[in-house]
Amino acid sequence: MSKISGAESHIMEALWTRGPLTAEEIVQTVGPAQEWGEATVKTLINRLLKKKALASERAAGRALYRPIVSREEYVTGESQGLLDRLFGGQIAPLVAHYARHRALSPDEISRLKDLIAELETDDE
Amino acid sequence: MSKISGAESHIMEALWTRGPLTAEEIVQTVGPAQEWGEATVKTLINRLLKKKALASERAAGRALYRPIVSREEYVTGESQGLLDRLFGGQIAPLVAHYARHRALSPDEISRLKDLIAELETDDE
DNA sequence: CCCTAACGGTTACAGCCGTAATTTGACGTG
DNA sequence: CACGTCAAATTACGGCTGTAACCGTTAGGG
Repeated sequence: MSKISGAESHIMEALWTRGPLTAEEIVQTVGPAQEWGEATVKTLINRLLKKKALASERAAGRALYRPIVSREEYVTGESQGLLDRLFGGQIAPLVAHYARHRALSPDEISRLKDLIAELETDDE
Repeated sequence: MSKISGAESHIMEALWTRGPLTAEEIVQTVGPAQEWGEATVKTLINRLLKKKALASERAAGRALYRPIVSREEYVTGESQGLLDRLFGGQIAPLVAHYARHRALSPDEISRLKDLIAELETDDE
């Protein structure tokens, strides 16, 4: 349960978005984008198996890999860590920082506003 | 210019918040919190020197360490990567995710709202 | 001035990460 | 049934990270 590393996360993304895949399919999907050889992808799959982030089941002679860790869990872990470490666990400072460094499009702003409004009514 | 690691970041935080410090002061500040011995802190300081994240100047016989990398730069690097990797570079999904997993206090919500309002008027 | 204690820098070492080659094991074919 | 083939797992290896001991140099007390 160590922690999914940067390289490993690309394998997970493939499985999260495309569902259970064979090794071959994973290689096809993520290999070219990352410029990884087949061997590298295999290694990452096995590391993820060892970390219990994936399970392999054997179907029609081939191994099929499926995520055990959900993307939701992963995203939560990553972003919570960052929030806590850098912004005192509060989201407003993060948004402020983001706004200072990347222009928020009017569209993004309005989506944020809607979201906030929703949270407000939800909450009381 | 490699990249400031997790352990190293605690040293940086001490310097960012307290200003230039001697090794002794860094040890006092961050050692107990992280349960690190003096030697460990020394190592981290030297790694940061090698990475050009810190500079040391010699004042009154003692070495004073000061950050070269600003906290702003560091925070930007860290959070930009996460936003891009996990939320397609957009902040609204992050806020939504956060809201789903940690209750936003009414106070946080109102701070967000104020922030958004400010961004809106700024923008046009 | 010299000696020693403290300080700062160097070395150490195991585990993880990125990248990959090599070996093992199962499966079909002659 | 032996053999080759192809996929899966094991091994490799250099660099970084976390954790720390050790050593050379410098500064202050005698």
